[in-house]
Amino acid sequence: MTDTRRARPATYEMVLEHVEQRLTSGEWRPGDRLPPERELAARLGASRQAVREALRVLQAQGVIRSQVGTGADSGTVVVPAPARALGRVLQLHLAVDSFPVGDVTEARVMLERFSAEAAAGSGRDSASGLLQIRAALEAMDGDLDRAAFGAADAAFHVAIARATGNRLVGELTTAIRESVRGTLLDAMYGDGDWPPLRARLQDEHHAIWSAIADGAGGLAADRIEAHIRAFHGRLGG
Amino acid sequence: MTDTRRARPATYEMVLEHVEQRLTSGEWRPGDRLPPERELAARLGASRQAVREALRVLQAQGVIRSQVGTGADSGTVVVPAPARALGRVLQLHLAVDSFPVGDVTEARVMLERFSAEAAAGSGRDSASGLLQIRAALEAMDGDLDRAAFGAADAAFHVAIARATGNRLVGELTTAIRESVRGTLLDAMYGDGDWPPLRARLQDEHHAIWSAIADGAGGLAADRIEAHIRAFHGRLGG
DNA sequence: CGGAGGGGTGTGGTCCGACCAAGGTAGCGC
DNA sequence: GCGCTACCTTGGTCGGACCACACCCCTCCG
Repeated sequence: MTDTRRARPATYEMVLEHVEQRLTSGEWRPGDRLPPERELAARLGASRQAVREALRVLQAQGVIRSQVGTGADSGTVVVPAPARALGRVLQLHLAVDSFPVGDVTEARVMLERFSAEAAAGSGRDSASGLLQIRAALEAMDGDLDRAAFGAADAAFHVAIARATGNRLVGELTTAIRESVRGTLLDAMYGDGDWPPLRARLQDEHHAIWSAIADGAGGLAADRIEAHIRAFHGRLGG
Repeated sequence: MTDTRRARPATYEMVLEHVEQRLTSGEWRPGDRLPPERELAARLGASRQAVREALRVLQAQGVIRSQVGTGADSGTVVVPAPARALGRVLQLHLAVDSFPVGDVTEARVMLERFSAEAAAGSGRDSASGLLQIRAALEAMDGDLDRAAFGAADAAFHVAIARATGNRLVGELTTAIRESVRGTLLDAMYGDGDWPPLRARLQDEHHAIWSAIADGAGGLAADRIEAHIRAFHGRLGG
């Protein structure tokens, strides 16, 4: 009895730690396959259930993806998907009153002001980023219904965030937007005449785009802030 | 065989959805106790293992906390802890190259500029917030060792974020800071003479504080940005 | 010789039943 | 009346089994 049971740190946590260690050390990289659950369990001296709980946690954190079968994509694979994971966490805590909706509005303003300014200042460094913003903008024109417009709207804002070249900010923007979808956006699309509202939103988006395209960072930031506040304002205040 | 197996959506996901529904609807609020695993399993017609996996996910998302026993705090309780959960997700994805360290620096700058500006502008609205910043600042003086100083340093920055009154921003700040602890901060504390570096950091912190206390939002933001960049700069280049 | 069918195999998904450990409680005996 | 001991509840863990699915390979028939 050398040790083995002194302040025992939960078996599944041991597994988790082991896997995270492999991920952090770079031994297992995105695209790699983890060992089968059974093998991992045997190797670590844990039950399969403990392994499964650990893997489930990593899955919830958007680091791995599991799939049955024998093929190339089968098994448990390292597949980073931060935005989904972050979005779910934020959404849950929003539901559970960890913070109010108004905080989310402010956070969005902060993030998207930053993004707009950075995108406007990026110049030729990220021509492709600017092109994607424009593509998203054009996809939003026409007489889309609320659902389709909502998706295109999200794509537009995310494209701006991505154009900053800062992936973390892009993920955070996506996540925060995801967290309030359904709570806010869907509700907001629900009242009033649709075509006029859509037209107004389209105008705002075009105005934001032109400021970014002109390299007018401050103006773009101000416009996107006004856009967001108007959007959230109908409900919160 | 009316249905039961048509595009079957994973048992544990069904449990997850059920619990999230209760959380979102407000039926289960922070502080409440969830039913025992066995009862939940029976009620949902799922196995205990499936229930456990779902609860494990929620635990990883920082929404619940489990504990054995019969007492008041025992069982599975709704206990929101967003920062820890967010921090772990970010940390993992940083390790797995979802985004580079430089992105984290930029995100920190964005968040903390926002926080500093907001804290400076808050005025008497949040006198207690300002007091807490000051308390954190004073706790940082003296000849602390690297570890103690690191903790106090974190407390100072988090206090500023909290003073904004925006809990979400506070959580995000804590999370981002948490994600780079160990990777960056510890490494950075490791080289060079300690007392001089500490003195310089103390000076910077005092300068930030005085700007906030004076209500000079822009100045505070600039100072905290310089502070962060200097801090991260030693490693990233 | 070639293609279609079928069985074998590997993988995650699920369930059952059991036991352990920790913490509280109630009841029993001194 | 007090202390101690059984017992109960609850999460934690384990082993074994079976299912569903996807792929692989081998065989058999045209």
